[in-house]
Amino acid sequence: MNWTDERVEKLKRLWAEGLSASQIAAQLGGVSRNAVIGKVHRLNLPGRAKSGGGTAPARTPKRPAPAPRPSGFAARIPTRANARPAGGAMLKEEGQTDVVEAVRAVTSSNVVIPISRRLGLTELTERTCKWPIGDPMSDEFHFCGCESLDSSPYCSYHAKLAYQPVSERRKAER
DNA sequence: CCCTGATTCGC
DNA sequence: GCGAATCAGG
Repeated sequence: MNWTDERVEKLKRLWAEGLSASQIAAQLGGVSRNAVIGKVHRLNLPGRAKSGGGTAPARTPKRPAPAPRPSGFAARIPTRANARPAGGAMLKEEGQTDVVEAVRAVTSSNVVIPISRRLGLTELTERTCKWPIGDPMSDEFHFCGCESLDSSPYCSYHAKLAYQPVSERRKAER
């Protein structure tokens, strides 16, 4: 992705708004958070001096001659890249009436409805609830975004809505 | 382990 | 200039 003027402007704006690099990368799309951070530095934008959470105050620039690099050989162990093309379309016709029923059943129970984080499609990670909220055609559309447990695509609340056996559902309705 | 930003350096 | 790899910290 090229850093067009518009993308750079958006980067500046979002960075100024205090969004994290990864979130900015998600909104821009096609770039990693590292790219965003690198660009921020290159633009001489003010870093996050010392915010309460997650900022490195000031590191001692140490450069201990990492390792002799024989030409043509990389002696490094790649930990893990962070790139995920997002699950793609996940909305389907899934018996909307059933969902409505389930919602009614669960909400009438003692389940606490989670507070939505109103995440955009690109901001979803592997551990955020991907339950869609609102009309996909509307700009109000977003995702639950709550913490999903045990690698489930949904949070505890929406998991109950998503995976309800008929028997369970009947029981819940009673 | 999850995340954050910071820095280095090969491209 | 770009950004992955790496580092350092919460």
